[in-house]
Amino acid sequence: MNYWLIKSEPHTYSFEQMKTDKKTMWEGVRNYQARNNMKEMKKGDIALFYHSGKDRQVVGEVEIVKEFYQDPTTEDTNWVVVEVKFKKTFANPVNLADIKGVDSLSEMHLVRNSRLSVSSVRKDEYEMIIEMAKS
DNA sequence: GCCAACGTTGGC
DNA sequence: GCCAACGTTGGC
Repeated sequence: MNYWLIKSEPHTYSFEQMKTDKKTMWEGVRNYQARNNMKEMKKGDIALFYHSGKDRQVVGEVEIVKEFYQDPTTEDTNWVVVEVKFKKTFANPVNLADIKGVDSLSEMHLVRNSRLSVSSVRKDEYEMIIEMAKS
């Protein structure tokens, strides 16, 4: 089981919308590194859902329910999508500023490369975020 | 609104 | 194959 972090600008696709939709096709990724991460995703993996832009916080979790396939919104065979399902809204969203304040999270891709829209998360990092989301 | 970081494009 | 120019993303 692996852990991931996917980003969305709330104005484009918010976590509230994700909750309403219950399940969605994660489309529009046009970056090779992010694409490669999507190809690594397995059914049952968990992804943290992060709001970029004004929000800048991890707001909840989704589960990968369908592994990658050709992005149906483009003819370009370089790009793929996965399908994710709403899992949980955090009682306490975890701010980027708080994440940056935690030593053990300093190596997160989110911190190191803020522009990567789909990144992997280590198990210990994931567990730390979950702890921070509880209180 | 600004700018740093990163990726992509195209001229040489 | 290198690198300058440009566009985009996202934090501040």
